[in-house]
Amino acid sequence: MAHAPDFDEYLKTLGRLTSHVDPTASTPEAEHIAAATAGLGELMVTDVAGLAAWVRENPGDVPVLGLAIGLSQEKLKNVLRDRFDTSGWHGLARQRPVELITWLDEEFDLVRMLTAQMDRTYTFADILVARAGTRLTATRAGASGRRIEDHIEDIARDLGLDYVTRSRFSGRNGRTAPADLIVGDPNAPDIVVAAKGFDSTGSKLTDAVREIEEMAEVRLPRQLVLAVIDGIGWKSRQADLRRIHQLWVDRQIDGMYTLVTLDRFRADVTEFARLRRLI
DNA sequence: AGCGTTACGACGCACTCGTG
DNA sequence: CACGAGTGCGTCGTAACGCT
Repeated sequence: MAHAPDFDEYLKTLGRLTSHVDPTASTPEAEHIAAATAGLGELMVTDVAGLAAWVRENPGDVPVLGLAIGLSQEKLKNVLRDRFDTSGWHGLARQRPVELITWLDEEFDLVRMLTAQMDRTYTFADILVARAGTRLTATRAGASGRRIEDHIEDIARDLGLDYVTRSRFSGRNGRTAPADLIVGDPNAPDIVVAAKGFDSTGSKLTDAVREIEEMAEVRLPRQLVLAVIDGIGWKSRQADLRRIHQLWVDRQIDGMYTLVTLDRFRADVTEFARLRRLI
């Protein structure tokens, strides 16, 4: 076995793994979108009935309608699962096309968005703005994540509890784990809370579960561990959600709440805090 | 004070695999 | 084999922190 090289030497040998993609190059996906858009342009009338007939014939083009109303493929899947209990747009477009289009129109103003945008003339700036679109979503992502944290922080402040947010706490054998809200001294806290809200999916949801499992492992029996979990992203990641729920069933954690059941969270925290004479 | 770096939180998408 | 569910890696922004 070779001797471990100096860290900086190792650093120097790191190389780039991905190749640059020419944004003007054509791709199969681009061809598909272009063909679907052309098909839309040939529709005699753009209304709910016309679009329903169109998606029934072109079920694979539903994501193009999604793009027109500002839904990425991922967001489209998530709202469909939330509304229709499935993320499969092929089946929906073929079996319930009128229902699908009617809902997209009511919820996202599909017909108006489509007619307004199809007739527009676009500039170079419009193209660059569209390419930068993912930045906007990252901003919104941060905001939605903060929403749950803010709610539980409000409750802690309202109850007059001593707390810190987004930090680590100590439990068994001096081990530490992360938590979004820690009541009391982080070195020996009374209550720790995890807040995980996702409207989209991704391995980050698995990371969130790992984090809560870590909290459950590190906790002392006398410490109250609660989790506030919400967002439609979990509907597409049910295996992960189930793992958290199982921790609750097994009493590894003491409570699990969504935003609509936060009044119970408040009641549970209040009761525990009184018992410990924290308030 | 201003600037750059790091840690963290969330979204986006492609790929795999099971199933009818 | 087409479709849908599940899973892992990549992209992006903000806040906190440390250095000059």
